[in-house]
Amino acid sequence: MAGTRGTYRKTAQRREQILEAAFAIFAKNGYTASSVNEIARAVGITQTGVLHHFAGGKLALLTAVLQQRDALAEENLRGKTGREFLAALVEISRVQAGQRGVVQLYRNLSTEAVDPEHPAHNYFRERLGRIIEAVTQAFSEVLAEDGLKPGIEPRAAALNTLAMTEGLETLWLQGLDVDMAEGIRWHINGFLAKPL
Amino acid sequence: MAGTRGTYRKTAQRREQILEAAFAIFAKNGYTASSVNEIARAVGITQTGVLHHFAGGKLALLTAVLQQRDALAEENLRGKTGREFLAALVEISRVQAGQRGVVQLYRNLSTEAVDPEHPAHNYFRERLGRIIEAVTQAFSEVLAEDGLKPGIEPRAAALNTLAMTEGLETLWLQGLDVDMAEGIRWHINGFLAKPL
DNA sequence: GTCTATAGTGGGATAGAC
DNA sequence: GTCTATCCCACTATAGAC
Repeated sequence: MAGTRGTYRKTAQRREQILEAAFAIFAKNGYTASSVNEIARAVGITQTGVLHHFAGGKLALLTAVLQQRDALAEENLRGKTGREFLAALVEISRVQAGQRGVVQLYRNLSTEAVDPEHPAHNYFRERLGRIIEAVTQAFSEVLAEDGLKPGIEPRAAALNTLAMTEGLETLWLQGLDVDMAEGIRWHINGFLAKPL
Repeated sequence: MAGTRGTYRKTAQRREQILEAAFAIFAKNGYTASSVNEIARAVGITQTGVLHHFAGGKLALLTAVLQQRDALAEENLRGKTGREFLAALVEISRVQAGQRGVVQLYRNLSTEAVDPEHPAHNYFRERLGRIIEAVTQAFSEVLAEDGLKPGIEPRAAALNTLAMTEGLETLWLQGLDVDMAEGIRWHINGFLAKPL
């Protein structure tokens, strides 16, 4: 098997280390204000050492970090529908409360990426689109089972829920003592006939 | 009177121009990723020309921009209490929907400023504290008139309202077609015995 | 008041030695 | 695989001419 011993193994490990460090640094300062050198020092090698492992330069590092994290996150939602999906959203928030770095990474990058020139602009556009789709579908499924309060429209409920999620994250990141998961659960329950 | 003619007048005008440009550039790219040179070019002078007017360097520019904007914003809320204050919040959102730059400036800067090392960290900490205080007080005043739905706690309502405000701004900035003002009004009405 | 010139720092990237 | 050396660029800031 490749990547399990000798030279291959060492490379794979280094890439892991670098990704971890890159994640931490990007999370702290965003993409633009972070330097490859900073990441390199965190790993204990030089700038050129890092670039050796990521041929595409700094941008390749960013892409790799994002892909790795997203694969992890979407895993938790796969296969879930309706109320189960909504409950999973609450759980994701609960987990995130223990991972300030992850939240900060996405906040920093998605903020920078509002600029259409930003290398990750399309990535975040598409990501948000997918999320809205998925949450809307979940509310639709609940609606189909008569599980929504009267007059609630799935897409509106989805946008509302996402807004509340983003907003609670913002306040929490700024040091306020808010319970993100409970806040979201409470908010979702405002749309459901029977609370989660 | 000082600042009305001759050399003084020219200086004052230049400072205005520079502040305007600085605001636009900071709004687009945040503080760190913006350069004095970029601002200078927007005004049509050189980098050193700008620094001549703002002795404290780039940081003095940032401070000046923030102070100017905040004075303007807090003006709209002065003297208002209770339901009138909450209604003013909705109105501010309505105005902001026409000023993408302002919203983006605060989003960019407050995101960067989560880092305790950031020059504007304390500024944003204190600003958020003041806002929470003010909104909580407004809900308290409504409570005192029996204007809240049963079981609603003023501070919780305030935090919730702010979260929704931030969240709607986030989605709106990312290009989604959401009506921030109506969203906030709808949300506040969820707490009030009699809707706004 | 604004300029040119320049110092000093730090960024990303490449070539080539070991 | 990782290094040193080097290139080129952009940034902030200062000194001093006009």
